[in-house]
Amino acid sequence: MDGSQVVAALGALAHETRLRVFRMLVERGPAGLPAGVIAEKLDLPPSSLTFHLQQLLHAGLVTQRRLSRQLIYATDFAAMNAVMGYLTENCCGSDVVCVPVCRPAKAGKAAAQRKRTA
Amino acid sequence: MDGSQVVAALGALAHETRLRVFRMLVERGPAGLPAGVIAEKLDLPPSSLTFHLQQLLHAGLVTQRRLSRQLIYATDFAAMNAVMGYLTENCCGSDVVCVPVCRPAKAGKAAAQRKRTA
DNA sequence: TCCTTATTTCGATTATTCTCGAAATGTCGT
DNA sequence: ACGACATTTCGAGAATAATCGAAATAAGGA
Repeated sequence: MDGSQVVAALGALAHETRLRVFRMLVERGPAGLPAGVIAEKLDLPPSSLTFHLQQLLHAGLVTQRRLSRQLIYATDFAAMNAVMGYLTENCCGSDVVCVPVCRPAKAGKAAAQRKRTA
Repeated sequence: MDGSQVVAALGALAHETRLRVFRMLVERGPAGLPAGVIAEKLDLPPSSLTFHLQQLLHAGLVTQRRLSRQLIYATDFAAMNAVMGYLTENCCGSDVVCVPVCRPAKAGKAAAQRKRTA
């Protein structure tokens, strides 16, 4: 991940509305949420929400998939990890204690389950 | 640290030039760098650099101190830690492995030294 | 096919950010 | 006090981003 990708990602998160959207999607995990639900919860005009979702999409922070009539948006945890990694490496001094790993709660539990079971 | 402070910090870092400036300051640690040196290294018109430094300053990511005729800018590691903490907590899912701690290399070495000596 | 729902694209407007030369400010040495 | 240096403030123009209604597209059901 290079500097300009990070700039794009940070720019996407550097907006009150988009940060709210992103946090909401993080909370939901891989299941994500349809655009309409997000618009309703945040009380946004549909076209405004689309504008912001495109920013997040172009920055690579969220994914989009169609489920019949709805378009589902979800956090791209790998991308967020890459951003965190860059910031930790380049913007946090050279004496960082450890690197955080971002992943949804359920995936975590599943992973723990797998480990325990194995 | 609340959402709008984070938005301000991310906005400050979400610019090619400012990210470069900030990385340069992180590298330098608490000693920081005078504006003139930064301007020269990045080949920027002085007034443009000032504009960007103000953004970083207002976002609370850097500190400013005067050393005779020069104004020295330095990373505020505590502020950067707060931003990383927010992102880890709110934008990384609820199954984060650990939280990174940002601090300059020399402070780290000094801390290690202190520990070893103690 | 036609209607309804979900969402996006278009387009026009307003607001914000960026850039950088010229002038002002603060500080030191003489 | 004056001149030189480091940096900021001012101001105006150019570029980019945000807002959102209205029209267009996509998908499912009658």
